Amino acid sequence: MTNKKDAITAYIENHIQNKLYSPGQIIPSESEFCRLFHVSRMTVRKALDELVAQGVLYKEKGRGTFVSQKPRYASFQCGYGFKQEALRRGFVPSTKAVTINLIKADHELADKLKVEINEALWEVKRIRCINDIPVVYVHEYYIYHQCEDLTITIAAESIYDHLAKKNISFAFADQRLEAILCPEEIANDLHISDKHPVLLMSVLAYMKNGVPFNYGLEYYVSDQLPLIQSIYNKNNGNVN
Amino acid sequence: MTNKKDAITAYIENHIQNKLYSPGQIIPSESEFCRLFHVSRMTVRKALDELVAQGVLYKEKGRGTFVSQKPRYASFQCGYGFKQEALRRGFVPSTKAVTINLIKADHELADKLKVEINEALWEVKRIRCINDIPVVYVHEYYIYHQCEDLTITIAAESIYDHLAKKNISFAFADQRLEAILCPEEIANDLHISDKHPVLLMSVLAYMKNGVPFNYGLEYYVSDQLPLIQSIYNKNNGNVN
DNA sequence: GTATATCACATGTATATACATGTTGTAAAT
DNA sequence: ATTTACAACATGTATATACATGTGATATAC
Repeated sequence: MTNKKDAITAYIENHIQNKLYSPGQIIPSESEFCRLFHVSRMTVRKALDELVAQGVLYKEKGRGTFVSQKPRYASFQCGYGFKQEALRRGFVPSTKAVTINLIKADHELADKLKVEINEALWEVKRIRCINDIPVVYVHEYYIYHQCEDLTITIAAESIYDHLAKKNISFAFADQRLEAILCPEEIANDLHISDKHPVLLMSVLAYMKNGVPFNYGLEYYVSDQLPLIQSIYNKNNGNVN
Repeated sequence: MTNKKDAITAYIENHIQNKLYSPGQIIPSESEFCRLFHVSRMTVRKALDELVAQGVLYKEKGRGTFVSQKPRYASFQCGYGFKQEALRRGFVPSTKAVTINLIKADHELADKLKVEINEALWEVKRIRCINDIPVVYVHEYYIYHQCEDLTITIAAESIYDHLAKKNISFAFADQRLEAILCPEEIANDLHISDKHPVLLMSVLAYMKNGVPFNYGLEYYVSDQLPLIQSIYNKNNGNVN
């Protein structure tokens, strides 16, 4: 059995999905949900707050709680691992031309991953495909002692899934975005010309304790796979 | 006087800033904060949850609450309006070559902004500079009836600030990212060649009720101003 | 010495309650 | 007819309490 709070969020999300609650429509008040689920108001509020934080609902003090009119794109949003994200969107992900190498951290890598210089790292190069079309060239690094049993087979599937079994998982990440002309040696692998612009995303991924575990350079053929992101305002539309 | 909750978040943030709490360090337990501030535990938890959601703190069940080791970049993060964001980062923002035009919504714009075809829109073109170097060419649209008094002077400052006075403000946005070669007519204005790759960000900004109010195409000279974003995992590093 | 049980303490979830504050429609006063 | 006051109801903030669950150190049993 799951949480009472999660039962309420699931109920509301289902109602929205099944169009029983429509965008812009007011939903039952907090007290009504209390009666509906036989729970206290604080539990209802926790459930609602979660959906407000996701942008699914919004509240107006003194009036009520409403369904947002935000349209949902069926496109790609990075950050949660390539494979999971592709599957979630209904695409077929695959990985080609995997190489893994043991290297020693140079100054830059040691600085990014917060390890000692010369510490052992996995250097992984992968070409990620969507429906067999190469869309991303990934050149990334993992800390060896966190993942000593890495193999090409694992790298061809999902390193994030593998690390999750060791309790190493992505909590947040910093992304740096640039547009560049595709480097020659990468252009070949992506089946594009080296005059082609690509989106270079440098990602530094952290565990929830803030310790980095993965640094990577991702070259997106963005006309094949436009990146779509949603951002939320912390102070949700409040003016001083 | 402010909230009790906000007093606690401010206290913790100050302690981190003044290095009284260091990254990785455990902070006082929830009960200790109760005694410290003479508040209930739920109030403390609300304050902590807010900082956890921001990635400032992280919790471990049964152990305690800790300061994240996340390094803070002093770079640019889009989404909250160009001017505010630049000022927050300590840059000097300015705007050049502003044009504003009244136009009628074509099919595409009407679809994006969820208005009728032929509805009046402001078309705004701006060149945004950081320290007098052109970094972004912005080509965007606002709904006329939401901002009838728009002027070039306002557009040269901050349209977002102006709209905030009318209670129109950014709550969330969808961003689409692509790398392209800079279109010729824009390259001149940005002082770059038309063979230069630029980062094209298409932004659709919504009010908190989910109604769109601003659609824009932003051409970033990303080697002048790399975009940096932070993303958080919703299920914060929990494995099933 | 090495397991095992237990206890203190941490966060997680949930309840019941109170009052503050913003919104809206209705009824009374002008 | 218009304004004003108020009541009903919405969300916002805060308290006090209870029990569940995970962690780690200590004391006990073997």
